[in-house]
Amino acid sequence: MSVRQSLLAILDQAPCYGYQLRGEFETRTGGTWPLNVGQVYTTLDRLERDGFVTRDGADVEGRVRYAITDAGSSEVRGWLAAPVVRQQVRDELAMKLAIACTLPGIDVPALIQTQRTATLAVLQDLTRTKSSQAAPASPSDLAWSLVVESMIFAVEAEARWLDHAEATIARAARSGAVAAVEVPRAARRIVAEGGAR
Amino acid sequence: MSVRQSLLAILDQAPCYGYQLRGEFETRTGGTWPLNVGQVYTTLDRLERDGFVTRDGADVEGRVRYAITDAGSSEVRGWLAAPVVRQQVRDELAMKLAIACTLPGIDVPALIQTQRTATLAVLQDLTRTKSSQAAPASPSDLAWSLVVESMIFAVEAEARWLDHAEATIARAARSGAVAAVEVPRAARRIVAEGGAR
DNA sequence: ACAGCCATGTAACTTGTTACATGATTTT
DNA sequence: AAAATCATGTAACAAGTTACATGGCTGT
Repeated sequence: MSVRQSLLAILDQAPCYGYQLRGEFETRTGGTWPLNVGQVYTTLDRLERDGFVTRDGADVEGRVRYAITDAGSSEVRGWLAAPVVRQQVRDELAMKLAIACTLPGIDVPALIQTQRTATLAVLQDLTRTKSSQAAPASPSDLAWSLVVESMIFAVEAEARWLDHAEATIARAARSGAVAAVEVPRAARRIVAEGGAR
Repeated sequence: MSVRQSLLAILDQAPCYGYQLRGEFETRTGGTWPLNVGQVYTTLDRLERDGFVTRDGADVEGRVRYAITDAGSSEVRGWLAAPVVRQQVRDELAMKLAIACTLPGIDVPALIQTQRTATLAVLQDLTRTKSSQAAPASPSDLAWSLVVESMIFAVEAEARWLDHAEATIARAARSGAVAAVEVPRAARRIVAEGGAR
């Protein structure tokens, strides 16, 4: 939903043609998220279908110009005014760990350790990348900083959560509530025959 | 990609029928992510198409049983062994803020404030929910805790990032690199009349 | 009889995404 | 002349998601 909205927001500033939109998007996001041109055109088709943009005839150079409609403008205003609410996000890692805890024979601490290594590597990579950039000196630099920082914060949170989750799981295992860690050999068979309720 | 993998991982434990899979998924994730039954069947179709599961004849009760294939098992092993790597995630909020900074006439601090309010509300909601749950006493409770905690960590990171981003933007504005914040009076009116509610 | 859950499915749709075809223009 | 970039598109697919149709069965 966000590429779509971003392109619309850019079109709200001025009519553009497709190829130009990609450039605008990429500079405005600091080149952090390369965007396939094809996606611009498919997105424009869908925006046109939904009545948010119209083909505004042709450019001086003969390029196909798209312009925003009133409905489109109002959509942009709504987007900017309303906060992003991530309802019920199915976080891939959380889901994986939750599921893994219910599977017999899975070495969950090892899984966490593997993940931690990977996560910390990403974090280190991001921090190194970040430190190679000085203070933002252009709008594009600012966008780049914002995006990279958001990634850093998210990855840091992931790392912290991994530690926390490890402790939570260990505690649950100690209190005997959960069988996930020490696996009875037989459990595998039991699950196989009955399945679950 | 994660619902699909989770269902496959469950099937790796025992053959199941569709409706049962939903139940398994929901209990194994602590009921945090309700899953439409229809999605189970579409996912099963796709898994079958990809050769990861087969229809294993019928149940004692006449229900359609699905079983994992060797390819499916190997897929599950791969999934569990490999860390989750979120490459190039297009974070909706980061994108929105980055774009917003490049739009003339947008009151970015206000946007951030609105977002912060919403984010903190979500956070408070999550913490309240969390505190109503004591120590996990069952596998389902553990899953629930893990998921809720992951959400809390993510939302906290979002809140922290908002503060950080605010500072970054202010610094960029002070250093004169970016025009986004000080808005030409005229532009402001144009945007304002549309009404950010 | 009716409500409600169990159970299987299908059709339709969303956004995101890539790979490719096709030319025009520009650069080397 | 060849290579690269500009520019517009199409076809196809992924995964997620919902709404609906269709029965069977159970409890009130």
